[in-house]
Amino acid sequence: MINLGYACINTKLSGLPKSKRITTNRTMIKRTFEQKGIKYASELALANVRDLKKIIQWNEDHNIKFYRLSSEMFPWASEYNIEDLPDFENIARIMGEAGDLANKYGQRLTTHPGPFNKLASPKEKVVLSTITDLEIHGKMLDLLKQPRTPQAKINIHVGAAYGDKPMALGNFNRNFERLSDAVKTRLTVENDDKKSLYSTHELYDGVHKKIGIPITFDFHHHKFRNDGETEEEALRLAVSTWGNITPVVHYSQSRSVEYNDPKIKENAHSDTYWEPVNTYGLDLDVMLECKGKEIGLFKMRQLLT
DNA sequence: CATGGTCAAGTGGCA
DNA sequence: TGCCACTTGACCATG
Repeated sequence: MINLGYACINTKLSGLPKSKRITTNRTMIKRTFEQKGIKYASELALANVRDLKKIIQWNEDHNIKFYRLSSEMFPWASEYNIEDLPDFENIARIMGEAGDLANKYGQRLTTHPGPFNKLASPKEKVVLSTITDLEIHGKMLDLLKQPRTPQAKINIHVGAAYGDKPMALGNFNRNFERLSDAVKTRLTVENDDKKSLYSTHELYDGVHKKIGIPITFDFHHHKFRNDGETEEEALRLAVSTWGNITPVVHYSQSRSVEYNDPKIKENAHSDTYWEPVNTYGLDLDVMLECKGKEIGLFKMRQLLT
């Protein structure tokens, strides 16, 4: 079975007139945060989590059972404890309700913290801010009553080599132990899209074998970084790391192909799809990373029929 | 050598 | 209403 999901933004709901706009991405620039502080952060977060409930309902109404949560639900969350937000009680209650709703509908909720998360960095400061960000994601999923398993994954890249992959992988695996259970139980790693970084096979040997976390296979990234193994081989290797949890894979197509424009980088994501994902008959949850979000999902449904 | 774009993901804030 | 700046890391292509 192929279960399709989309990431963070519902273009239809976020495109509504401003007064009716439904989004979980309300944030602010640094200057505003310095002026208005956590009181305003609290207001934005409250509006965001209210809208999360609406998005979960919308997804159900459109038979979508897989959704990636925004990492921006709490603006500037690295600068405060979310429990200290003036509206925290309300926020926590609404998140509980949102989680109940998703659980009732059998929807899978996952996260993908941003590219600034570098657990392999030799710089302690970078590792500390990474831990902070990951812990926010763990707390978010706890508040949403999501399982402490990769079912509700927190997916990141190793994402850097520093000219010394064994060193970087060692850092990654060692720093993993510094995370709380809320994060460790959910963490997954994704294959990179750069020649100098990590293939599925390298993650299997360098991370999965060492600390046991599953590998999220990204079809698009595999085209740019592989060890000569076929897509199917890499996919099956990643799938083997998930145990009894349905594996997540990422699927996107090239924007430069879509626009027939060589100036656009090959690894940039397309707006929509023109080729169906090939899951090789495996039972997978496919996260669609096109810019067109739920519109791309509907297109993929057509392509698969 | 410096800049901009990519991953993630567009949005806020002001002219 | 348009458009530019915007927290964070690291890497790579282009000028």
